[in-house]
Amino acid sequence: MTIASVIVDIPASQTDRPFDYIIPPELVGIVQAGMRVVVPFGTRLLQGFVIEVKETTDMPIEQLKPIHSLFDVVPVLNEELLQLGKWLTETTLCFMVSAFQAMLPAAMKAKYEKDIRLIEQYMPLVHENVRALFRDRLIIPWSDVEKTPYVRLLQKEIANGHIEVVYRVEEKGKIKTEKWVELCASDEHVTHILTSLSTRAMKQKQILERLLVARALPLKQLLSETNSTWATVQTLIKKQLVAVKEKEIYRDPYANRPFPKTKPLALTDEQRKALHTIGQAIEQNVHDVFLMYGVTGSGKTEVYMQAIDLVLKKGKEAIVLVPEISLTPQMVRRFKERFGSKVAVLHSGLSPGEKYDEWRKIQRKEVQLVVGARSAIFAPFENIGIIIIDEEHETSYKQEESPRYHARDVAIFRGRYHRCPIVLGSATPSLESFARAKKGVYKQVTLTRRMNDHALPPVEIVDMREELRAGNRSMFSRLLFEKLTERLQKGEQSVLFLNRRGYSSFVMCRDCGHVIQCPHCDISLTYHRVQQQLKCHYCGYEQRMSSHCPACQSEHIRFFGTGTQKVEEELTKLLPHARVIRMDVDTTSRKGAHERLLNEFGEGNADILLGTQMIAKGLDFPNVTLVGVLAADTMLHVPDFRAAEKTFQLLTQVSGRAGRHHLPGEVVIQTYTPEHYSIQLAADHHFEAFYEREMITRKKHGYPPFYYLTLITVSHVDPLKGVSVAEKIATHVKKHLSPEAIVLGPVASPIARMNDRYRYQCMIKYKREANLTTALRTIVEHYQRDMARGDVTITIDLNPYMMM
DNA sequence: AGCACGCCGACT
DNA sequence: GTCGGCGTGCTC
Repeated sequence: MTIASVIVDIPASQTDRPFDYIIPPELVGIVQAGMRVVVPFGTRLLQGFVIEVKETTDMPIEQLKPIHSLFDVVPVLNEELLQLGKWLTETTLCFMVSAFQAMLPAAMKAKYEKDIRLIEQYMPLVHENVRALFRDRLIIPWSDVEKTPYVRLLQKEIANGHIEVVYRVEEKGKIKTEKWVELCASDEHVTHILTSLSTRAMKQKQILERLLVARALPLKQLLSETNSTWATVQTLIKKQLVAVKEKEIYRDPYANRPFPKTKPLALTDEQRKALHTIGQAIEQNVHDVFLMYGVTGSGKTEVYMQAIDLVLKKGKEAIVLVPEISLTPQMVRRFKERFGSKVAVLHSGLSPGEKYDEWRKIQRKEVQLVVGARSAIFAPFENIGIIIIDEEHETSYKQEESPRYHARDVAIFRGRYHRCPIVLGSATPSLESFARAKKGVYKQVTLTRRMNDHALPPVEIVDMREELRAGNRSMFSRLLFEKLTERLQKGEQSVLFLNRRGYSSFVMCRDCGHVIQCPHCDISLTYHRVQQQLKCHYCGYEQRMSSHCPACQSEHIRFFGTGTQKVEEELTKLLPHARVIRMDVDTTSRKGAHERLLNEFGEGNADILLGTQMIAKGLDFPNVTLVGVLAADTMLHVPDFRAAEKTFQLLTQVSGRAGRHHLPGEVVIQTYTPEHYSIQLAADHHFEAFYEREMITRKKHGYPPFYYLTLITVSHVDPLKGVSVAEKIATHVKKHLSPEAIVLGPVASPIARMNDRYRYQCMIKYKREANLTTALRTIVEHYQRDMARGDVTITIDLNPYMMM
């Protein structure tokens, strides 16, 4: 008997194990590990992943059900990805299905539908309302039934067997097809027919002549070219001269866009050395992890591209990860121009269908290179020659929902499997990576000089407290204002950077100091001017902006802080002639808006580009000579041990936008804490000094890279129950770990209430704990009952990046 | 996650 | 006496 081990599509600890099914004789030899199948599970049908095909089972064979049907013709997960899935479940404590699903595009998730079918022989027995419902059809989708008042009635008929429930499993995404018309008779035959065709059959003649040349054409194109109609084609089909076929097509957002081919650039000595080092690992198939530490503008991307060239020449494949935010059209274009149709691009700007299509191109080996955000690390290549992670310090490489993986770790897993090098590139490496490079775990390659040998721009720090003392209450310091004016006069461009949209644009009453908060979360609401609304960024709650303070009825209620919208307003007041482009989530939400705004700025249609995070990276405009950071310390005061690191990285990143070409640039950083080392050292462009300084802090407080962290968050509608569960967990963890491990808490989370649930967290600090994951698994299993009921939720994050 | 099964209170 | 509420356990 041939048996398949299947992981069913229910992410729950009770079902998080293989279930065995008989492979029906007609599918033996066809069903393989890594394929999706449809299986009966209890009373319903579910999608599942075959993880193994075997001859034996621990189950009594008569208790096994057969596989219902096949979902794939070819495995969607190869041997490596199956192993990777298993590894993900172990290292992130997620469910098997969640791991598998994370590796596939969302369009491939299963969609479950339920229909009801009236069994014909019972027609006379059922209630007349039911009979009326089934008058013109035997099968009714359950979703339609729910709209009728007969749900209860129908349930009864189901119970007594008059009506049957039919389950359907489908795929969410659709494969897009196009109708093509092709000749299906021999040329001679068609030519012969042409001569004998009635003179009135002009359209048929035209179509046949066109097809004799083109062989096959899309129906639409054929009809428009010959100005004929579907009826004519149908006639030809009847005569068996042509046939219509559905042809699979790709949705390609970059279609019909020219990408003029570029050639590799000449390298500097440093670049050549770096390429040589990496090239050796590529040549010799060794899995080394390189940390490519190169200042902004040192030409890391060119080294990546030439390394990729080496890989492709060997007939292997490459993956390039870039942070979501920097997947700007500029970056995409650079790769498309160099590698043409060999590239697939995967980023959040694509529709699910487009992502699905890009994925299929990869699976079919139609491309050799993938450029994409975090999840592109799962690209189903089979012969990887290099994996590059650009801006490796970016926190967006960590997924914040299950499976909570870090793309860097996945990359290293895959690199080990394929025996290929990994390149982590950054001007401001994460402390973890830099420490590993210093220890020799990673190999460091360094690019110290900028491509055109331009000096890094001078940075001036402005103390905003001084400004206030001097009577300047605006959000622009005198220095920044002066420099902006200067740029306007010279016709040069400026970039103004404001971190975190709406981070501080809360609404406060000036009379009583009341701040409007989300009724469900312990967080202030954010003011959105366009819609005149207050929104909660955590649970999505919205309310209208009120004109009176809810606490004291005062009318002196207004929004505080500096959202980009507010900066823009002030900017147009101060510099009425300046043309400003604002880029934030609000102005770039429409498809293609991001690219359009950048193009406008690039073409010189604006003087100032004002924006959030999204303009911090990857922008490269020759005419930009001034970069202003409006509030450098907004991220310094968040409850996160990485706050200083993030501030340093961001400031360095932003500064790098100025003076990249012939015109010299400068940077102005406004801050209320000018003495902070992360700001001082960023202004000095001194990463290594920052590293040394920050390492002291990390060591002192027992944070990474000196300790590993695991964050357990417990939430409950009842705060007392929440604490009690958290306490039990802490005790349990302490008991099962070594005395060296430090278990902190439970304490209330920085956001103590979210979505009406009270949140508590425990932090575990440790160096090496063999029993950690087992202990954590036990906890989850112990609370699965309560978790399933929704009373408690427990989330466990190994190596967290979000402390909230 | 659903769905069946089984045990209790409120009603024809 | 039955309908329907929810807690419990199982799904190859």
